[in-house]
Amino acid sequence: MMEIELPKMQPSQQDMDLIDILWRQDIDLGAGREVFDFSYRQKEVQLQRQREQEEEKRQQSLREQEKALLAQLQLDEETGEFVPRSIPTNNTLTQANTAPAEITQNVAFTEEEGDAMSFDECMQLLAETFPLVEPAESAPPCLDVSVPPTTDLMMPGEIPMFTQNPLMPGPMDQTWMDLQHCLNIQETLDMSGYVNTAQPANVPESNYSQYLPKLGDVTTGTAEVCPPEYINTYDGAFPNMVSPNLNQMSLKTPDINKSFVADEFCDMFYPDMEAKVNSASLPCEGGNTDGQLDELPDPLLKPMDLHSLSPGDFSTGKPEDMAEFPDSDSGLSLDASPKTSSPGKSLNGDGSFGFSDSDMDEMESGPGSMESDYAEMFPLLFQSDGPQQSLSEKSPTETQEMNAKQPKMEPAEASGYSKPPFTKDKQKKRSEARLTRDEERARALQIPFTVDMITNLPVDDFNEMMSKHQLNEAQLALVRDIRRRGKNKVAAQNCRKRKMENIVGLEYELDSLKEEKDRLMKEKSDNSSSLRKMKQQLNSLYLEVFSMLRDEQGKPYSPNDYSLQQTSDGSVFLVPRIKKTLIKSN
DNA sequence: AAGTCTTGTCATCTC
DNA sequence: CAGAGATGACAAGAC
Repeated sequence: MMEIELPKMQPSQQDMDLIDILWRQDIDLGAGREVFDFSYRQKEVQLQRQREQEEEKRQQSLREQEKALLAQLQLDEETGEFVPRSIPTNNTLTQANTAPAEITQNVAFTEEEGDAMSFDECMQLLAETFPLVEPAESAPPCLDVSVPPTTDLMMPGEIPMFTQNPLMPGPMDQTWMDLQHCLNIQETLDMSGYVNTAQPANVPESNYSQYLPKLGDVTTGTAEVCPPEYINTYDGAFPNMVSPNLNQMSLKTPDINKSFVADEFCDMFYPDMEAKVNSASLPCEGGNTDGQLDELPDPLLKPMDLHSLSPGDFSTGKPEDMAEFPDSDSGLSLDASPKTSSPGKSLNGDGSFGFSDSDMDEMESGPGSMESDYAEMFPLLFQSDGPQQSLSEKSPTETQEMNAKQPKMEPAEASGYSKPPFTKDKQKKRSEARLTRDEERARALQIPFTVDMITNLPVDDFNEMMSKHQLNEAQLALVRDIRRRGKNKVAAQNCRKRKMENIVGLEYELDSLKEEKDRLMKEKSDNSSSLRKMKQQLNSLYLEVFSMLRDEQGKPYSPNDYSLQQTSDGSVFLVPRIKKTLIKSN
């Protein structure tokens, strides 16, 4: 019998220390103290223990039911399914377990009985198994309701089976719901940036949440009744269903065809598509929402932050950092070479070097230590007692002020200012290279801001930040260049995105217009046939009316001699054709 | 090795 | 008119 080892649920002091360390890291991401509070965690742990005990009781009773069930079932060696025993003599548990094939099927089960797993281990196993669901495993096992559980209740692959197994009702569903509930809570924390790494029991759940977070609204309705395999399937299937094209179509249509009825066509011809798009909660308006998908906050994985410059790092720049300087896009300017300039001689007496970015490009290609190069080129910056005292070497109060300000600024970036770049690996690599280049420049000039801040702060905040620090000409020029490049980079990305959306939108509009043309042609054809039919009806009606007319002798009028004509006031006259022609000739 | 794609950057235009 | 964003063109790097 499986005994849950409750003491394992109690994190050791070492664990809790680790958790506190993690919390201190996460607090910078904006997580509230209560989320990681020790007593709060203890309460949660106790609650979880109670839940575990209840679950354990349920599982014991379920396991007994399983045994009884297994005693009544027999493994079909061809299909691998369990079928009700047809031979009454085998209807005992011991006989069932002695069948060879069934022994192999029940290895896990019998082993579980001897080797008790703690809930922690089960959760670990659960988390390790689910993200790596094999295709065979991902096939919905619960469809085969004839297969009873052959392994322990907590074996992850079997959980979905229980949820729909009519033989295992109620309690197991509740267990699954509890599990889902826990996962949803964890997911909520993850999505909001409050990653609770403090709870050891949540470690596997965090693994879980790695593939659950994107489900969002799509799964809120299904998560409670659908096992993770299905959720995972949806998760993978949805991007296909909502293709970038569809996304972009829906984004662009209003822009491209404001006066036309492309939206109506969309409704008319692609109602399903729109439903799908809408169901994915995609932004339905162009421009402003363009970046939303790309700008989903990901406070934990922000590449820019990884390279954020800390003012405290300026003085700790190492030569090896320069050695891996990746960029060498310009030649070495001998005039600006530090080798030719006296270390103690300022390039410009007033400290206004006036180096723009292009100058920096020339300078940075020097073979030696970049920082030493800069130190020689901008000697004043590196003289602690010089008039251009570097910011990192300013008065202690100022340094403290800067250090105190830095942590405040960065969460602000994470909350909105920062626009994370593209996340593809190679793109990130390239971005990192570029970032490093600008970072190195900023570091060389001891600019007291991060590249992130320089690039992403709003104008007002940027100006305010700049006004709070005395920067020399070189620093100002570099900051301006970094900001210009960063802004332009984002602008170029947006521009290309818009261009692609325009192309996709035009293609979609072309398709819509083709379909509209087909529809109008068909309508024209229908109208022509309808008109033809009405003319025929009118003609027969005319002849019918004409045939009913009689002269004074009771003879019918000849259609050749007379015709019926209607005036503008609606009166109908019988007009002799000859007279009519005479009138016309007159 | 050549071709293509992606991305960053600059110059210029537009608002 | 200054400044920010948009965009065409080009270069560099990856594949």
